[in-house]
Amino acid sequence: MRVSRLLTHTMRNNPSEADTPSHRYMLRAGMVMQIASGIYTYLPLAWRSIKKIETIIREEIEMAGGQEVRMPVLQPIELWEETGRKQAFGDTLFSLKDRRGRGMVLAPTHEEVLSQIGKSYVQSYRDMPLIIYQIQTKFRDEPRPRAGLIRAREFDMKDAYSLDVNEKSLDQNYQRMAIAYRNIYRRCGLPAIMVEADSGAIGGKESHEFILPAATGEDTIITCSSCEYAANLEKAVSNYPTLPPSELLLLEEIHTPGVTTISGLEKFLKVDRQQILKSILYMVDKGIVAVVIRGDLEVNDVKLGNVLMAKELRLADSAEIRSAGLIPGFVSPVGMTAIRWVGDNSIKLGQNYVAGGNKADLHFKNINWSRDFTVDQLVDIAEVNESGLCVNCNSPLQSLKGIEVGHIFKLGTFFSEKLAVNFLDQEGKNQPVIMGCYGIGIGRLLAAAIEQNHDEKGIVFPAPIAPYSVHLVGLNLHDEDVINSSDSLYGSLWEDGIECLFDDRIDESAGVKFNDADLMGFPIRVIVSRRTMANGNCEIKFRNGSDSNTVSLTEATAFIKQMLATIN
RNA sequence: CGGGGCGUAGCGCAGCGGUAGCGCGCUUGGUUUGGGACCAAGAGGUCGCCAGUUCAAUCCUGGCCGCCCCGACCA
Repeated sequence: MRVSRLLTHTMRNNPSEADTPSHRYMLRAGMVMQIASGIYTYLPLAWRSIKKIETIIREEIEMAGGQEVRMPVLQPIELWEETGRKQAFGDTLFSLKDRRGRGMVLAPTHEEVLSQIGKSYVQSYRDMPLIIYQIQTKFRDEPRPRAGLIRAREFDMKDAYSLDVNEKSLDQNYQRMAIAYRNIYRRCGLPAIMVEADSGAIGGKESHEFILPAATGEDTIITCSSCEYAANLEKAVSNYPTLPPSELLLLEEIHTPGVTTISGLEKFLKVDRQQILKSILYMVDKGIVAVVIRGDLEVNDVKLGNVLMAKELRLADSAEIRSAGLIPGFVSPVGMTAIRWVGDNSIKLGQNYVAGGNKADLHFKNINWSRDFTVDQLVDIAEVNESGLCVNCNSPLQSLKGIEVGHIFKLGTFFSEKLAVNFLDQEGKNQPVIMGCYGIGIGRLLAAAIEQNHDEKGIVFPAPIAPYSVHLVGLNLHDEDVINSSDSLYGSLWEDGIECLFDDRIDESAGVKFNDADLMGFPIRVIVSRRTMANGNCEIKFRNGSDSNTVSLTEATAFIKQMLATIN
């Protein structure tokens, strides 16, 4: 393609609606165009990248045994009522009516229809294992679309589903997909990290996310500095540095006028926050639940919600706390058996704690687990932080922001039981199919790649997913010789299968062309100008390198091929 | 849905009672051409929508719609 013919042109100003790097650069480079919140047109440059990502995905999923299908986006709502997911998705589900008034949805994912396929075509244990996949547009009326393609309402996803006769076979398919995922990210040039993940509402067992580290990421993950342990913050567990045990001292009351916070207590009593027990009140599905945790730790709401099997969970306000007979700022489990208490494991890791006195302006000193209080449930609900130690090898943990670019999931029989997707086993008994599902957001993967690979001038594309491999810049194009030479180099690159964008604009200054090339960020830049032409040469450099090579025009194509071989 | 911000030319912004301006981009002509050139002449706007106040509304008031950011959700 020639820049003079390329649809759209670059923007010099940052569009005000974008403040995430990938969103900004994709708009400025003319890759995408917004139509409504979370809804985008892919322009030619983005679409070329998308197609490359899709090709890599198809190759790897096929290698793992996947078979491609194409399921409808438009689906009858009854299917979603049967599985209860109409409720589960709630307002996120785009729904509409057909001319006869029949309820329809624009599918946010495809387990229901996939199950219909399973129902019709899987009858015997001999029909499995299976991996079925598609690349299809999904619709989710997100509460808040954000950051361009990172979180859109209409987006393309590769979704795969495994069907197996038993857990062991599911494990094998799951493993195959995990390997395929690792290959996909590696081939896209993206170092995604596989982490243990929360399995969410659909009571699945095992689940992993693939996270691409990026400052603007929505997710936080915890990784071990020395072993393979890695988990989403919502799932992560850790050990804590052990405190030296001390003798249990006698419980004391202390007058603490107006001291209602952990930091306040630290200063007032000159104790470390590890010596304090923190009590927090939650409203859980309209009932109050009290939580107690060591003062240096925070409660992770997702972990707490999972323990309580809660649908809705939020902090209680001070009126709700008072109406439960508690005084905000002075709450503790000591003598407070009337309400439900959930304790974090950390409360057993020390002795002689400071805790609320359950009266205004009063705290207790030397509180000890079991002697002075108990809880209804003692569980792990602490949010892991960098002071934690790895549960596998006791090494320090690190926390890291990233973008979720893939999620794999053991579904079990959630759908097969609801939709009666059964098969006959070897004994002739009817069994529900064991399912798994595996997703990659394609547009998000592109955005995440840019999020991770850019500088102050623009995108720095990983070679395998760049719209073009080579950005050929012609300068001094009033000169017939330069036109002819750059034009023939352009032709010979394509003849050798090297995808090239040719900046053939005659009236644009060199600076404009260089800046546009930096913005679009293809891996290799080639310059042909009157100056290089004097010796029959061109200049070749990497987008992200400063060294420029002077190469004769006749050898340029071979030279570029070699360069590409080093980065693809 | 809660909190915050913003809707004026393709993009970025100014104007704030008297019907609109700047920079970039765009068009034409000319001079330029190795890191966002210059001169000249142009094109381009129901000032988000609907009511109200006023002799007069882009500007004031109210409502609605849209977009962005922070929180609960996810590929």
